Amino acid sequence: MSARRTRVLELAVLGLLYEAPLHGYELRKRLTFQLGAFRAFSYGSLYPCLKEMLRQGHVSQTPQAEGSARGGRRSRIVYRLTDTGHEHLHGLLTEVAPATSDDECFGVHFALFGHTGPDVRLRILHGRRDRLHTRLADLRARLAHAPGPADDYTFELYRHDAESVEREIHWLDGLIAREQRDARSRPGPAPPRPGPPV
Amino acid sequence: MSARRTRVLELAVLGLLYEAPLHGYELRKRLTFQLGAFRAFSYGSLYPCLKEMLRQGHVSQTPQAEGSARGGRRSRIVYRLTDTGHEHLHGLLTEVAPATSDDECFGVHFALFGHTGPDVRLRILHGRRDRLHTRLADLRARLAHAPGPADDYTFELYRHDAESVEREIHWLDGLIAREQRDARSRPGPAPPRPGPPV
DNA sequence: GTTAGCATGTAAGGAGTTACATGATTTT
DNA sequence: AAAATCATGTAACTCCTTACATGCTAAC
Repeated sequence: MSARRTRVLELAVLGLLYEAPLHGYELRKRLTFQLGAFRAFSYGSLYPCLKEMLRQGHVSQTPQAEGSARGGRRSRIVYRLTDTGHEHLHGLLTEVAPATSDDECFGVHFALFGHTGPDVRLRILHGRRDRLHTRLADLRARLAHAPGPADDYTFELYRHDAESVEREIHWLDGLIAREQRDARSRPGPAPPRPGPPV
Repeated sequence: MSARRTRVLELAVLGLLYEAPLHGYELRKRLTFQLGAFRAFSYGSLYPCLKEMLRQGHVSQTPQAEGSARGGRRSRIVYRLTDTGHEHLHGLLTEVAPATSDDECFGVHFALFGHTGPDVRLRILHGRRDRLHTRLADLRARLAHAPGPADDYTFELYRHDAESVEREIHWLDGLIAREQRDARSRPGPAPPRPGPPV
């Protein structure tokens, strides 16, 4: 029961590097504008993270971009995923999945769905939906206590929250149905997708 | 420009103690189940927070509940807001307001709207709406780039996100309109509400 | 008499931020 | 030559969590 640590940043970096080798500055831009629907990370966390991942052998660094695409500028350090890192990413994507329904992690996981199999996707979607159901029940219980005149704002907040949760559940229902349909039309165990164009 | 620190917990505790004196255990329950739409704080952060607030004179502690309501159990330590603490809360509620449109803080601020004047409420609501507008523009810009076949999930996430943001903006528009109507029907400078039943 | 719930705390650590320091290159 | 942008990094700090330690009372 050793509380699995989340490390959203690590997951996001692994996911982006899976698609293409990148240097730190570019990585940060993509974190902000691609996974940026969720949050922006600072260099103060990104660079130490890369350093640690390097130490663990999940990424390798090569100074400067290779031959072509000569940009000039300060010498970049390009990071790329190693085989170990690839395995690690796959592990995070599958093992951690069920616990990963909290707002932040769900977004990142979802954005990386293209790298996973349908089974993993369904696990994550179900996990998220279950949590939202719990949350909705909780909100409704609170809404059941009619608000005092001074509690108007709290009440209104719960109401809006409950509505949002309902809508997200509905959205998830649709996604789950689609995944199941896809899984049926392409039966058998889900093959891990082949690597991206490197 | 000294980056105002947020300290959600402090604000939430001040807000709850404004309504009634409470001991730590009860405070935590209310944090979870009353402001709990947002997050649950652990004792490991709550008690040190109370200690610090005590040191700063924002709260005072009295051992055991007064005379009545003898519960037995372990001796409780009841905290209540001091005058300084009251001023501090008022300061946080007004000064910090504009910067406080990030998801977590907005919820807590909103839940404490009952303690503020209409001017503060409008500032916070407007701040929140402005941020959401920015975010929506950002999301739409990304949606404008038609997704590659592999980016389906990212695209779908943006789409759902944009819809949620739109709905919240609409919600805020309604609230803002209501506040303005209220302000007109009761003109003049907003009087700070009288204290709660102590 | 042991488990469950109430109640208060501390120590260590995790995941990130801000502010700072540095330096190259391109644009104005 | 100044300013903006690209690029990498470190030190100190923040706010919170987990895991632990303690003890009291009520219920089984």
